[in-house]
Amino acid sequence: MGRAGSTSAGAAAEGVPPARTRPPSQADVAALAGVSSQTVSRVANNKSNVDEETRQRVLAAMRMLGYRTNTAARALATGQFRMLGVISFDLSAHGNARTLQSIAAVAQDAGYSVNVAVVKTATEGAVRQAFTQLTSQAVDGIVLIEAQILDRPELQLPPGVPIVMADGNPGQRFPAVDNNQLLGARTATEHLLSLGHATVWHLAGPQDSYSARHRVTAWHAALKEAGAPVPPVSYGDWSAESGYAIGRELAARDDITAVFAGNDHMAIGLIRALAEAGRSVPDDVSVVGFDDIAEARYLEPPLTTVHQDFEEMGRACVALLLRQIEGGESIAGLVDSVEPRLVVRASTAPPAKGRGVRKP
Amino acid sequence: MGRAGSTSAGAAAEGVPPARTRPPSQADVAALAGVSSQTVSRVANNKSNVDEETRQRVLAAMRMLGYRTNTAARALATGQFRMLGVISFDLSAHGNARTLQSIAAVAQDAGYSVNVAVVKTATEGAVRQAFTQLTSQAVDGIVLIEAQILDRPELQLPPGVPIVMADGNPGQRFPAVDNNQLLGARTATEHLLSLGHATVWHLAGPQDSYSARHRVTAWHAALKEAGAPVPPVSYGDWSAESGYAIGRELAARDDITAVFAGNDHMAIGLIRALAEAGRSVPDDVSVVGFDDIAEARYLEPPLTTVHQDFEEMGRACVALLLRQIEGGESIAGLVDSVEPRLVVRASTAPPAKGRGVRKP
DNA sequence: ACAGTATGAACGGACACTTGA
DNA sequence: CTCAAGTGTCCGTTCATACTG
Repeated sequence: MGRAGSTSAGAAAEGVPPARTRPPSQADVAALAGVSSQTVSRVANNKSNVDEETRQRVLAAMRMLGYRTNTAARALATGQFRMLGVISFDLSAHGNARTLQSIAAVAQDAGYSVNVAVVKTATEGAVRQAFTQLTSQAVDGIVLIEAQILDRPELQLPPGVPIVMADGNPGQRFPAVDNNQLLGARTATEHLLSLGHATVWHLAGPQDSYSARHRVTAWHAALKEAGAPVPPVSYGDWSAESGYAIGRELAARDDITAVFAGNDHMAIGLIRALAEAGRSVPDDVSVVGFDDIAEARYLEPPLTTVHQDFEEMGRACVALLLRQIEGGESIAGLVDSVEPRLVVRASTAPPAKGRGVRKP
Repeated sequence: MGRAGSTSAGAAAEGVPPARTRPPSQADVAALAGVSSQTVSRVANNKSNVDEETRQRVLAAMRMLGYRTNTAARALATGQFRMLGVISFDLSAHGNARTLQSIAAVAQDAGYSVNVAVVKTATEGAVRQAFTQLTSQAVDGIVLIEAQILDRPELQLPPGVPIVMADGNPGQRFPAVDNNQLLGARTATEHLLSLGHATVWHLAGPQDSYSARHRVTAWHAALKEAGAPVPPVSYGDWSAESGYAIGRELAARDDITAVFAGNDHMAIGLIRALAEAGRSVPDDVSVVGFDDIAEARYLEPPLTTVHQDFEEMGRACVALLLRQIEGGESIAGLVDSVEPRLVVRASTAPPAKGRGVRKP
């Protein structure tokens, strides 16, 4: 028996109904089935070399006792945890939640469970702490979602743990899955230009976000290539609230006819601000969002936006992680790309005549 | 050395750059610091009985080696995992994601990490499987978010694992945290009635959802008490898409002046359908949502809705779980309530004159 | 020789004791 | 007798090896 036995003995003797009794072990199953615990282990791991009749007897014993393999003991023995860690900043951000959902689903199918660490403040210390929490030998690999802060090369992460960055700057140090922000933002910008707008303003996400920066870059490049003037960038924080605040400023200028918002939430706030200022979308101002949240097509007006495939993003992240964990591959710097696509709805239109028209 | 050493020896000898070397153990730290592993254990767990000078030496050695305690070994020895499991159906649902976020944050502060299992299909088997995955002795307790399917009493869950239901029917078997759906839905309905609407229609969430059913019940009761006629209920699936589909049907009737939607997403779809049918919100039809998503106040029109405190929900769930895990309390049947509140914005108004006016 | 089963030593850490000053 | 530090054992599984019919 040992410690556990004697510790619980007192309580158990009292006859407390939900007595926290020690869960059944392989040894218990073995005793009941009349075999060695080694045989039980083989059955639990679907190994060969077990007589079918014996296997059935063991399985029956397992069922009877409600045996579940102790993952801590297995992890200790094998050095593998069959668990993936996910570090994310904000799960109320639509994309992050969807990506996590997908990661969890795919990981489950591969026989891994998922440990989430939410980093509240985007400080280096907080991220490192999340890392420590996760890597206390408890996960086989880690996905970092939108981990802007990690761009800083001086941040040292514990070595030896496979990592994949979802929409983060991999540098040469990590593999990453990128939503091809560049293409998405370029397409959005070009869509607006092709409608005849003289230029396109940009309501960007926070400056420390990798995604936001990429979108700014692509927007800028598209404008340059088209020979359109480049207006100043406004930085929000992905929230509808920030979109609204900045929208009020933009609405005050009547030379703006097209805005590319960094995500759909900010676009919602922006459109609200424009509406309150008496400027109609898309008649006076065209707006493009990014993400294609499920509600986008039901908004007023239905939002033209860049669709992102979060399911594929999650799948790709897990795949890259497993290549490192199970395949033992070293794939630092490899970037897998998920393609976005523009979904044109009703928030974009040619500029009102006489205003902001672009010279051919 | 043993197994691990000899196993990795082959690879390490090849000089592979990121050679998977065995992580440092207490023994390694002990050797470097010139103490016994027991002393290292004491330092790692902030026990007393360690000389300050010795402690510093051990801490220095830990830093040098990058030592992190092996949670599997600790769990095996203590029988505790310091990990909470969360089972959820759909993380793209705003409320679920927010609740998970809060649970993760609070759990982290309490020194627990969070293991998420996403159940794709709401079948009993899927839930049981998620349970098995989580309870393979790997979590100390489980939070079930919106676990409608578990209402079925015949579903046997593994005993011995503390459980808390978030917005699920606890029956007498589990403790639960409830968002006080009843009060929220009643307030929403009464708000519409008090504006003078003859009655209030209801666009409900899926029938197998505990939250949805509660909201229906309260809406029904509020109508009855006010002596208002009870229109048939329409059931959606929480999505804007379903709100739109049902909204088209509702928009076809011109005797409807007020609708209470089961959540904000469905409200968005509903409003869109009404708009397409040429019916204005709130001039022709008033709409109330539920959740108060961050975008609600920026929608067109700004949405009157029932605010839910998901942060508090997460906090309460973790608190209840820890009472069972650490306090050893048996609190089956206990229900903790989180209070919602109505936020009146611009999607509700008195009915247009001559239509649907309610007799005083 | 072969199929199937038993044996004992790790894995890394925690705790009840024990020993040393 | 107090306080610091060490010893030995066990947690439940896996794996290499030895054993048996």
